[in-house]
Amino acid sequence: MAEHDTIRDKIASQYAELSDRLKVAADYVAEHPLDVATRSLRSLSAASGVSPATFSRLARALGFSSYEEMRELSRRAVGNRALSFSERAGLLRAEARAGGGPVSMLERQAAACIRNIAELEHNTDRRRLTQAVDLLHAARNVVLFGAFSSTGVVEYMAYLANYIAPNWTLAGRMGASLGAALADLGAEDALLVVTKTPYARRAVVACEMARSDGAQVILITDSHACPAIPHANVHFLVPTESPQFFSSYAATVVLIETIIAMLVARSEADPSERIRQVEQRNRGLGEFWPG
Amino acid sequence: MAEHDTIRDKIASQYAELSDRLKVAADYVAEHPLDVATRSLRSLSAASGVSPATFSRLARALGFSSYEEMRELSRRAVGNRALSFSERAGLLRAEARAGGGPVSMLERQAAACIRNIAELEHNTDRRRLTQAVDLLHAARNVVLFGAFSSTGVVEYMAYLANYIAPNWTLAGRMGASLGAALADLGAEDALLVVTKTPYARRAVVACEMARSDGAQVILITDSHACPAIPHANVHFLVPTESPQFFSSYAATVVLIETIIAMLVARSEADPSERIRQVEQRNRGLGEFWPG
DNA sequence: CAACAAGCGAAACATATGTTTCACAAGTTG
DNA sequence: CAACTTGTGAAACATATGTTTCGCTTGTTG
Repeated sequence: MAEHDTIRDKIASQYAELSDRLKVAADYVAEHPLDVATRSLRSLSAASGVSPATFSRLARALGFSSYEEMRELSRRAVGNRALSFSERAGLLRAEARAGGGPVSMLERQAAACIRNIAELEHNTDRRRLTQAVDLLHAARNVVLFGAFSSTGVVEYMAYLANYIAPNWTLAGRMGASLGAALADLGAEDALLVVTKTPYARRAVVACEMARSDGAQVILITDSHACPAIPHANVHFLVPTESPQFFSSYAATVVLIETIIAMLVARSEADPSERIRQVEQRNRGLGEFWPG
Repeated sequence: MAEHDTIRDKIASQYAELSDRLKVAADYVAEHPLDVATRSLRSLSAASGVSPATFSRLARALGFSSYEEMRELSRRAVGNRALSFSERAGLLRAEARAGGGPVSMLERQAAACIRNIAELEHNTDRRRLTQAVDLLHAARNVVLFGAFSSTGVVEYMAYLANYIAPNWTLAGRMGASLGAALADLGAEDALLVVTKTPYARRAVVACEMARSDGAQVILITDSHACPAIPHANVHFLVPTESPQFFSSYAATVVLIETIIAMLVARSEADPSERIRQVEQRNRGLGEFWPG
């Protein structure tokens, strides 16, 4: 970690060492690189409520020899961004032409994911989304299930849901019986399944069983060929295109986050209260780093 | 053309009226808006070979009441360009149009995630990415850890990794001892931690312990304020902006997928063989729906 | 050629800027 | 409690900045 190319990096690497006031100043610098590059120190001071001296000291604390040197780095930060339109396109082409190879993996993956998300946004039927949220909102109990690669995102969804609804359960967790969770499902309940190619047998069967028990089934999958679709009340097809051997879950995460967000908006109870409570308790247990 | 929004417009509309010397100055201003916004008048003078007085006069000649006013317009020019790379995603416009109209939650969330991914792509240092992949590739054992909201994505990463490397372990799984996993860490091993605000104490401590045992620590987090950064060999700051109460993991997923993809590219063994084997076995166990 | 106007840079000017000093407050140590 | 350390903002400081003045040059007009 000898090299630091951006102010943010420099700030990040020294942040822990800074005093309280310097941290406030550092936060401001990190969040307003354009203003740092552009306005005077005293303007920043006025805008941020931190004294000029503190900014001056911050520069030293970060290892710069003067405030001007820190500003120079900020200049570069906004300068790079300013390049992005025309010049960056040129650079990209040059880079691609250079050896066919070295267009960075990150670039490829990011581009693919952005396309997927844009496609998701474009293709998803809003009424169906509303319908799914209605079902989840009305359900007595909601059971979540995902296997193999989908385990992680479903767990993420369950985590988010716990902040707003106590009646959500993650099924098939740590080898626990999926059957047990399904057995309790009735007409007033909902099952939400995420499954991608190749489709887990258990995911398909879970949908089938839940549906035959009269429960509401919501399915998130990657293709119209998914065998669980016939058993779902509502299903979503999420683009998963990726340059890699595995398919990308980025768009799926977006969909999941959107569903949770819509649930929050729907629920009459203020979620921030429950969030506060949960976090308060975690804090009390010493689970969180004191910030 | 009563209104002129950009310096270029303003210059274009007055250019014919300008004297020779003022034209030179105007040319320079038009071609270097970033420098105008960023450097001092005298620096410009030195760089362009035009006297300070001329720039000052130019501002008046263009209808500004002072040089500072002209600079303000330049500021805005580079500020807009800084935004424009996310505009390439296109969705921003939809969001902007939303002067209060019913823009769907999906639209908002998708736009935010695309911005985050674009920012990640732009801000991430490629060398650092390579460095992280090198560490993971060279490690004898790799331990993954994530708590609370990060549990899911880390699990996802572990799942992907199992296709290409048998020496990756998910720590703290199902209540199993995190300490046990850390105890085995030595200088030849690596720990990869994902943690977001509020930071799990265990995540921070895990980094600290691993580092003091000489292990390589790779950290994925959301802010320079993360207390684990000082204990990491390599860290990544992932944008998590979101219109919701919770932060988005979409960009984090992209980063994780990219790291895995780079590992695949690095490994000499053909991953498809192992993938085929794993899937074959799962198929044999009847885990997959026959497709 | 003289008279004049226009444009320019050097330098003088008032002012804003970044830095440093200083005194004070809060916390720690002996 | 005293001595000391640390962190802070107000203010003093030297300096850099943008503007204006002034004299010079160049080109035009009568």
